[in-house]
Amino acid sequence: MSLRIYNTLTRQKEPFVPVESGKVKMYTCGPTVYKPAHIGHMVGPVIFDTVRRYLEYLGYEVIWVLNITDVDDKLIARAREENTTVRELAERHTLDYLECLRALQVQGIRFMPRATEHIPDMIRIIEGLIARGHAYVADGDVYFDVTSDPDYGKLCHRDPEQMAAGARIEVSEKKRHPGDFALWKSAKPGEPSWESPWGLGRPGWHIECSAMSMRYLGETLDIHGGGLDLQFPHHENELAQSECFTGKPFVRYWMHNGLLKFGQTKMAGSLGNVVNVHDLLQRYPGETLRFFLLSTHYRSPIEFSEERLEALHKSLGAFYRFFERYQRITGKSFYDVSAPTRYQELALVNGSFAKEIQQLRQRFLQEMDDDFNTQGAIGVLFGLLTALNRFADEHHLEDAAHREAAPLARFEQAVVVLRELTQILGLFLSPLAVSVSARDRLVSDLVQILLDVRNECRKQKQFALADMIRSRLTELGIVVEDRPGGTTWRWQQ
RNA sequence: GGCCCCUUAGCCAAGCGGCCUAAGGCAGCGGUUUGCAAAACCGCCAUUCCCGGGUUCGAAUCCCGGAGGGGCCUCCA
Repeated sequence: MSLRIYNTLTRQKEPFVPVESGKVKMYTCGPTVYKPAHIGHMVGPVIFDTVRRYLEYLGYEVIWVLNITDVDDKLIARAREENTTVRELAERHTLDYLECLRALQVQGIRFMPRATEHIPDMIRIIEGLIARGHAYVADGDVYFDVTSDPDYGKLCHRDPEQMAAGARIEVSEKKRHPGDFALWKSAKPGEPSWESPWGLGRPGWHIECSAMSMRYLGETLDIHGGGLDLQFPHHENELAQSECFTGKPFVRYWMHNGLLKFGQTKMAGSLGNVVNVHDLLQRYPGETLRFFLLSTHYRSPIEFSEERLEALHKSLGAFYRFFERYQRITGKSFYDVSAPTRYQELALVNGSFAKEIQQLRQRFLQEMDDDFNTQGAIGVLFGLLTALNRFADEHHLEDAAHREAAPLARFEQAVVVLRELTQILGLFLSPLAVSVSARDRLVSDLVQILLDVRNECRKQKQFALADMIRSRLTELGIVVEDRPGGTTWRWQQ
């Protein structure tokens, strides 16, 4: 196996080799916490969480840093509107963000630094940049001098001179070159501010990522991730100031995820076409949302639509039904199946079934190796599901009286592979939250009574009556299923 | 104006020069199973990859041109 990652810097897939063998330093840009998280904010976290899971599966130790921007123009404006402090506003939305991450099974973020907690680090870098002639002070502001960096523009293929021709860059009297960007902004009255060698002020946007990545991960990162919209100017600027400061390569692999679209255009707070994660979680399990975000290659744009979510939610049902089947067969919960979390050679009992499972696993890993092709991997998962169901059918595994021990053992081994692979994608980690309120319990008791009556009818060949009970239940969204081992029911998806 | 990217069946979506007479899912249609269903399983569902040229023994995949769509150049995941 050999992992290849598409690197924005070189625009091609490259074999993945971290700086330090066995260790991966990964930094991703988190949100500016001035509004509740929308579904577009979840794309990066879900993808990089999956990247992290796969890297760990391959045996790496992954140190993942995701920052929180808790001071900027939007936060200041918003806090004023809501008549609260920047700090309170940021805190509230950080909590919201974290809740959403949890719902989508995004785990393993080692450090989550906040910009306001790293002002001294930023000041140190700015001072260094001034000393090295890459930045200049202008009336309490400090700007990065893009003309001082011959490499400036290498990430996005931009030439400062050409950009100067573009009329959309903010014109400022203080800047020497239109492409120069603020490292430090002098404070206006009433704004949050910090002491600095250039007077009271606050940091520019890009400097925080340079400072925090350096603080937690050192001068060279293995992976730097973020949305495509951050490529320019944010990452370009981050790259320039970091390399000018350290004189070392800043990032080995730049990864950019595609943007979430709403209709034809991207979903963005500034466009007002956002769908909050919180609202969405009222209607769909976090698992469905995660599955949705993994159902397209991470570099492609993905269009949000309820129809799509609905279709995916349905397709996920095949897995849940299988887990129930597994439970019927073995008496055990799929969620308790333990599988290797690290790659190792698979030793299955010989036979065509074992061989098929082996091949499917191989294909899954190949898809993941190919720049994290999650959609390709999901396709394989469906194939695995079919193989498992077919095997259970052929060997009558649900019929306890007639099944044999050997096939059952082979089946269980294969289920371990399903567990191994699905956990790499962060799927099916825990049972879907089911309400266990007293009312729900009453519903299930009542349904059970009706099913008992219906089965009595069936015994007496009163099929019309039996069918009536079933169809009336179906109308209520309760699906009745007769099986060799007895009758079961579930909620229609 | 500059810099990127996308276009595959009714819909979503893999594919990265030969295993493609193109994965997988949703929808649809047959069949096995079932008292009838549901579920599961089996099978069908793009001779074709936006259009036109070219390179190559060979292209959905590479190059050129055209049409349509998107992102960035201002805050944005």
